[in-house]
Amino acid sequence: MYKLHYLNMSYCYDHPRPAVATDIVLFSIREGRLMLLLVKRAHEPFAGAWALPGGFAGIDENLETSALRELEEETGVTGVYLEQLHTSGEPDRDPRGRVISVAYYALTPSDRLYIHAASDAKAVAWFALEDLPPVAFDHEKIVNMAHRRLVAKLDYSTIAFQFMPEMFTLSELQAVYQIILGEELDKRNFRKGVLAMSCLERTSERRRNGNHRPAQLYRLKSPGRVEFTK
Amino acid sequence: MYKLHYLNMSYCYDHPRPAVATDIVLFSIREGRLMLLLVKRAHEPFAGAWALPGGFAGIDENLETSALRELEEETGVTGVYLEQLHTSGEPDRDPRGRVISVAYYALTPSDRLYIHAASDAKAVAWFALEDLPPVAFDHEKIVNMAHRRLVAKLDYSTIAFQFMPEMFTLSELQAVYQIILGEELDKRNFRKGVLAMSCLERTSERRRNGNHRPAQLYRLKSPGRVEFTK
DNA sequence: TTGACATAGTGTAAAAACTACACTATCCTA
DNA sequence: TAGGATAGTGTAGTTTTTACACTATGTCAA
Repeated sequence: MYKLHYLNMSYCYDHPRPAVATDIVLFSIREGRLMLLLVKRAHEPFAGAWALPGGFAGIDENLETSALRELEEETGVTGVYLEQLHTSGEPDRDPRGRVISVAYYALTPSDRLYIHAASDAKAVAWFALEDLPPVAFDHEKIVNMAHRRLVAKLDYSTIAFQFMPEMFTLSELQAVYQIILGEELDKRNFRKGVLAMSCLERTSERRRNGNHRPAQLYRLKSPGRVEFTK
Repeated sequence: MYKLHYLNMSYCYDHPRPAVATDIVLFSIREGRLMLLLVKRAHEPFAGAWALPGGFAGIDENLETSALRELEEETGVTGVYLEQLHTSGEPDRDPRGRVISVAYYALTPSDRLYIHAASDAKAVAWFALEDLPPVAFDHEKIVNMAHRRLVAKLDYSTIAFQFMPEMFTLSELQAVYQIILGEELDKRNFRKGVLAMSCLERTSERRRNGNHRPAQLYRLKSPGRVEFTK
């Protein structure tokens, strides 16, 4: 009983319960590469190792809310597009004991990021997907799953638009597709395709940068909304 | 302290923890319809109501294992194709308190079912998807999600083959597709399509039933394996 | 001011995929 | 052995996808 009070183990159940956590794979396009955000773990286990942002879900907290909260607390990032990915429950995936992790993946335009290292993370950094450091727990598996899902959704949804700032050119959009797919796309076919989805609208503005003709700027008709295209 | 011992509340933590459960949407094709298996709840909450088979995950139990175990315990069904669907964590989805449910969906051929009502379910029954009774918790949402996923996967994977017995005719396979999609398919185009996937192999046997020409029997080259076709 | 440069922006023809469609084959039964 | 019932098969038209190259329009520097 002493130990119980000492450690404040005051939440008791008639069956053992796993802890429930969320992890977030936040993708963005930076420096012409698909990158994701990792935090350096401040505490054991895996102290000092890079890991996905995330943490334990509050008892009255929606899982999605928990994921967004952890992301903001650890990295300062808000306003991302979020989608549930997979729940990992291997009994030995966390050395502290049974932890069920509900993984989410998130997308954000690179212009909306104001990262700061917060209380329970020593550092936050972006890593290119193809150049990740060793990561804690089973986070590599989760990252791979998130990447596969992203590539798959590129094909039948407008998910890639979530990487774009409010206004963007078709060339910029094409570059994003090319980076994610890792292959060149035909300019005319690409434009035909995305305009046929009819979820873009031309703005009256143009982007001038470099010694060449400025490009028409487009915006999403429904920002934040990801539509199916097949 | 008295209460604690009386109820055997001997698993104590320094933060409150949700309970973690699995739910399974088991589909099969029966009587020419897409059906799913429900169990009648023996206990509160929702005692007497129909619900998805499922239950709390053991503390050292893989989530998938837990889903399969619950399915077998409650319905006697084994050997199904299982895939994770979605994790529901709305704080108020279960009146008993916070319960996180990891939902799976499963497919099985109708010839492999030996159902029995087991310890913690008063009854087990198949219901046509389009004629479900009211179901407990948020199970209707889960069922709808499972159905959407099934229909979507029909289009880019060989998932429907998991409804088939070891050997089957192309007409039988076509009937399964038609039932799930709710529309007629062209016989010649259908055959062209599935044979082009090249995951079927002709057996030397034929099925004779009815006063007509017997049909060639096929089998899966890799039973249990679901492949992507796009 | 003007010419070189760099990216924006545009259409068409060939190939491939998909769709619609109807008759012959083979076995069973009476 | 004839009628009934499902099995099994090919082709032409349509749509979708792919491959491909030049003109337009701005900036910048001479």
